[in-house]
Amino acid sequence: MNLVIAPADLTPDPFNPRCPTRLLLDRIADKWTVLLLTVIAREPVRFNALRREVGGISQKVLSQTLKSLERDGLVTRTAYPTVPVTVEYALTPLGISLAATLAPLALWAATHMGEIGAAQDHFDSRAGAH
Amino acid sequence: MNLVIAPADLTPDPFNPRCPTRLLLDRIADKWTVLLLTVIAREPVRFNALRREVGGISQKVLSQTLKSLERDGLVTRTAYPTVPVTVEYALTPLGISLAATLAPLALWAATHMGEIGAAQDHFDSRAGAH
DNA sequence: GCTATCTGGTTTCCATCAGAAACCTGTCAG
DNA sequence: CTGACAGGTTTCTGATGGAAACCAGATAGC
Repeated sequence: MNLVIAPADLTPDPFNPRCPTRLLLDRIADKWTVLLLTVIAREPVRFNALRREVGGISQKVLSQTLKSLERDGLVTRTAYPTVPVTVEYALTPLGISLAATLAPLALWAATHMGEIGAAQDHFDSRAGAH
Repeated sequence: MNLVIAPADLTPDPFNPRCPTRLLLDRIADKWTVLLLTVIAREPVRFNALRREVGGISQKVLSQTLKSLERDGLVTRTAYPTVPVTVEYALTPLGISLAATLAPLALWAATHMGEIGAAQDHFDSRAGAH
């Protein structure tokens, strides 16, 4: 691998608000991105199927989010001239690699949700008792 | 008020808006959570040091975010009666495990930021040329 | 011809939320 | 008594999210 160590500016620094990795982190650490990428990772999927599968997302936000995911080169949008028109969203290789990175997160949430709930109850009862 | 998990809800399903894992995912897939946990993971840190290290966060949002991280049992808040008062934030074991899960994300962002930027340029030039 | 339905959106409106800046509390230095 | 430092809270305002309505194109039913 040709790892080129760059001078100051080119060193990724997520803690610098102007660094591209920070902007990228803001993008992918988004409420819907994780869910959307997880669904599309399973198989290419149409707009309304996506909407039904990810409960609670509005059409506007789904449309906006897909548009920026497409812009970021994470998903592809393909329209087929069927009747009615069919639009299929699929992951790019880049999107696949991100989905793989994101997967442990969903697993962590499922594994530790009990502990979080207990911590919240504990915190709330102390705050209430105060 | 106690949240009683109904039988149907015992299977974690992040795609169900009412499932605890979904709520949890909404929480941890937050813009600041990733950065904050990453900094605190290195060593316990004071409020203003945290603010300086994570550029661009306002006091209000930092205070709010730390409060909910504390409620979730991810960080601890310890005030020392020094002059002026010192408040130190540290990770709990649960927070450490989440930080470990989140670390690959920051790495992914650093690794692939070039590809994302190229995809955006490509997309924008096509959209502009249209 | 008129209406309904399907898809994949866009538009409109409103409530919430994030950020900027000011302010507050307490103590010490000059 | 003015300023500085730490750790916040309050206030105001502009951006953002969700709900619901609307739109476009084509086909199916009556």
